[in-house]
Amino acid sequence: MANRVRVRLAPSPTGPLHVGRARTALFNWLFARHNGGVFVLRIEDTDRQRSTEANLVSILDSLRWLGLDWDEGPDIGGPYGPYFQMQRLETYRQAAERLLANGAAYKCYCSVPELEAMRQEAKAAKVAFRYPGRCLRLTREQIAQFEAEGRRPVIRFIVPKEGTTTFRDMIHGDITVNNSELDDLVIVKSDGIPTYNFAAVIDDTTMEMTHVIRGDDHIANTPKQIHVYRALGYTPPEFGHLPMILGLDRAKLSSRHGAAAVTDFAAMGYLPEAMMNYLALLGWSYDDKREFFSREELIKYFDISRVGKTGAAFSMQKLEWMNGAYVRGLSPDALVVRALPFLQEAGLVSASPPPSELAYVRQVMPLVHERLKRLAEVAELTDFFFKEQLEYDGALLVGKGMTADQSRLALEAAQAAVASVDVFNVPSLEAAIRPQAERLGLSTGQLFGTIRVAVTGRTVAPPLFETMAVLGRERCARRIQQALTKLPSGIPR
RNA sequence: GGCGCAUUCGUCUAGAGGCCUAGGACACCUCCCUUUCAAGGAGGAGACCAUCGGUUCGAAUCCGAUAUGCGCUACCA
Repeated sequence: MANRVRVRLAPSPTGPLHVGRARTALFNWLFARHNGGVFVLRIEDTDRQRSTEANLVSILDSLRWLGLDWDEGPDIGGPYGPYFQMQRLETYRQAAERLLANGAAYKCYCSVPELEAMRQEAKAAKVAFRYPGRCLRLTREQIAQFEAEGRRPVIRFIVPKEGTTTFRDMIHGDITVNNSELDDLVIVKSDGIPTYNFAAVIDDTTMEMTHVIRGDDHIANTPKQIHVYRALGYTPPEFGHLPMILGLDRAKLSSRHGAAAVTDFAAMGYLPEAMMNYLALLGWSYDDKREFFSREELIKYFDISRVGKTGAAFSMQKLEWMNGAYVRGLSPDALVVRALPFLQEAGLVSASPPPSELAYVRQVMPLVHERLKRLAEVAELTDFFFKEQLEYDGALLVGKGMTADQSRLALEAAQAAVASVDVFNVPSLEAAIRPQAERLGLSTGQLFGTIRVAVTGRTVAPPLFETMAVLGRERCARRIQQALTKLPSGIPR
């Protein structure tokens, strides 16, 4: 490759980072890293109404969280800066002047209401609206008249009305449109700020982008932009249009589907490496078998020619499954480190836990390790290890096919075992309790179930003896004692 | 309405003319393991490859039309 690959992500800070854009970011980043190229971040902040600093910060955080890094960008600068469009206004102004000077663009004084009226007319007549070029050839007098009225002109770009425009898309192949379909687009708004289709062309050229990889909602914009490139004497980059990410209902993915911003996924306890892996599979595949890839493997194997053309529905279920697999793959220590913030968030562990508390967490975590799918679930799964007081319905102590009396006997047996066992560990607890089932005429499931409820306050929990061993003798004794008082009086259920 | 893009199990996908009576994964069902829940193991069901027509000895793969979905049609990006 003669020229070093340069690609970019150009987010607009009008909201948090959406997973669709995160996937676009990922593919650009993978393309750059795979080819030893440069990945740059440019902020398209020309939408003055909706752009905020907070959104920018959030977007950068989300990108970093995902594990992406950039070589040039708003926070680190670079040789092609500035990386905010609002700081590049002079560049756009000069380009617009050039187009005006060589007759490729013209000032248009039509007001928004006037334009809207024209659109309505076109719609009523059932014909496609094309800007009629009313301001294309204004006389000096007319211009003076408009200026006197205080009208601020926009700058419109003249697109050729004859012929066709074709470009080769890296993933769709050749795409052709009739120029007669294209409209004279406004490139500079009346406040002097350039529109997307203009600013992007100039930035991509001056920043020397070799490839523009973006969502396929931009396919229709591309021919227009190509004309702008040509009018400016620029050579367009290569284009690659990625399929969209949809919700399971095939509608655009939004918070209605549960989550759409990457911050949402982080908060729910998805691992960034799982997120990256899953996102990579949305629209790209390696072969017909393999679907787990580390960050390095993705870089190594990513090939834009293996990106599909069809919109992909985002499956929360599959993400969850994949996340669970990644969680299970964590070392015990890594799991503690990752889960701790969620335990603290839930108020189960103190903000700066002393060694003893940390040691306890380290004992608890292995018991839920393979049951965890999302880190945020850790609180729900382990709270009884940390809470002093258990809240539950005493009726749960009486299992299926049992009488309250049998439950009482079971609890008393457990109480005796807890008190008498020499060493409070799994083997001795099991040796002392398991035989009781037969003696009491209960199945082990019934016996253990009753004790489980007593000790954890729930019917679903990690294996009983391991749980008890971690809880410790005192806590178990206290909880069994309490369970005895919660037992429903008499009467089988 | 016009134009563009897309169309393989519910979902993500493999498939680049014969290897496909279409393979894998998630979800689903059954069984095994088992102390509940997970995890794991073994099976199963699930796609007439949107439809119709054409090219070809042969098509999921090539061509055309139709249908459907999505996108663009902004002084938003």
